[in-house]
Amino acid sequence: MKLHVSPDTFPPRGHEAKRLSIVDSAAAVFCREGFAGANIDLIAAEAGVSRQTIYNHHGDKEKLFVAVVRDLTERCNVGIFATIATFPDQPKDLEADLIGFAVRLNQNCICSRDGKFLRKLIQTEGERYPELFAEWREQGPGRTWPAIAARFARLAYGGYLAIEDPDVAARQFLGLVNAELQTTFMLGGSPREDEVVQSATNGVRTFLRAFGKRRSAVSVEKQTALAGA
Amino acid sequence: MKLHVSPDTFPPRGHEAKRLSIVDSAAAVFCREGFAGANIDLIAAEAGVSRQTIYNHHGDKEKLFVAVVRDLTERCNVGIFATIATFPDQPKDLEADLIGFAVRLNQNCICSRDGKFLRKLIQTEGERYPELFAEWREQGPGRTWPAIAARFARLAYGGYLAIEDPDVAARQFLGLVNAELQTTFMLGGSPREDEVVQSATNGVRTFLRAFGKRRSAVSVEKQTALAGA
DNA sequence: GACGAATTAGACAAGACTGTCTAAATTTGT
DNA sequence: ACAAATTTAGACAGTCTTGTCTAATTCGTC
Repeated sequence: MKLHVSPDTFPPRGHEAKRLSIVDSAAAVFCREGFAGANIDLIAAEAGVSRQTIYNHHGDKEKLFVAVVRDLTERCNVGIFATIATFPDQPKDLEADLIGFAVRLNQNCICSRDGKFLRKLIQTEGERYPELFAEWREQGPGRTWPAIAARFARLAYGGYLAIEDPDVAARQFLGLVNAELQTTFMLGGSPREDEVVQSATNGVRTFLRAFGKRRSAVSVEKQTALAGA
Repeated sequence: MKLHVSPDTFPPRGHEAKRLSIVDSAAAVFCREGFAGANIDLIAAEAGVSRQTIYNHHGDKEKLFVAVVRDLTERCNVGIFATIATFPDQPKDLEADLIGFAVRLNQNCICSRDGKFLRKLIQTEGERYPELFAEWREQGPGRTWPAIAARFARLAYGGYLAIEDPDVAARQFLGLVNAELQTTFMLGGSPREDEVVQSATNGVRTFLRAFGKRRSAVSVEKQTALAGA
């Protein structure tokens, strides 16, 4: 708004810090108590600010909620794309590398604080804010799934996997890798590290039993024929 | 309470019907609005009873909530075990039969009204009522998973599948079969029938690529045609 | 038709929460 | 150190909700 001197940070420095603190606390309280049960006074107390400051920053409860979801979606996307960047394009040990990727995806994106919060808000309030979560769907899954599928397609093109539909394979990969964590996710808990590794290991092994190439060298000509289909 | 004449139905006939109606409406409202946001007057209106009747039947809001979860858990269990009873123990066409089972499981248990409600209540309130949902965990997954795993074990013993750990295989089966429905589930929506069938078909095909026996199974030609592509 | 139990509508007190307002205190940039 | 902007604590009105109470009404059964 005010931009007479410093083009870097128009508002005072503590301002943005407080905004962050508010959104963080709000995310936690909205998740714990639900939108209706969330108490602005409690959010203020957890954020270490006064209630009035929350109203100064965000207007009202509903706008605060929207800000929380937007923030979480963006932060999660950053995490997911950072993790996708570690996808093993030229694996030395396909099984081990895919397990590693699956574990990173779980730990950094799905079981992270932001990931858990976003997931729960989607589950609990998704039906009440159709347009907001339609936006999430575009920005989130709409962008990340194609990115993951593209990596699997590349792996297939490189002769490491025999998959027909990379989109299906990508979703099945995640389904397998999280197969043993569903109950924990449902109750909102965080699985222990060894559970994540266990589930990922079992999932990747099954995935490779279905899509892995026996001990093939790179038979690119057959691959290209498949990739086009 | 009063049992002077008829040993069959002590309270009048309409009594139990109202109780049912209350629990049904309460389930819907608790799901839509969350526990804190659920309004007793609204539940009463949807159930077509007066607010006082709800208090007569259930005491207070929290007891009503517990009654809802117990009822839903029990009803869902009945549905799940009925569906498990249709598991193909001696399949003519393994792929088609497993797809059929997966679709039934989805339609009758996971996407049913009760299934959706119970899942959402677990997701939204699971952390607030640890002991209640610990009970659910025992009565629900604790009983149904072993039953499903036992069926897969039998299929393996019969020579139809090559699986090492039936528990892992059972969970992976469901993970695969629902792989393409996750986003819809997350937002609380119901997938269309054709989406369920599509996801089940893709899931079962991958499952059989991993665990199916090449030779001994009946529909080998269909397998190889599809899998070999 | 009559009796007893269940149900209903509505009023009600007590408490909780949102969002606004004000005046004082604190922080920030210069 | 000064001036502007921000933050704070607290009071406040208005609204909503739960759970209770009462008196009238309806329902099921004999």
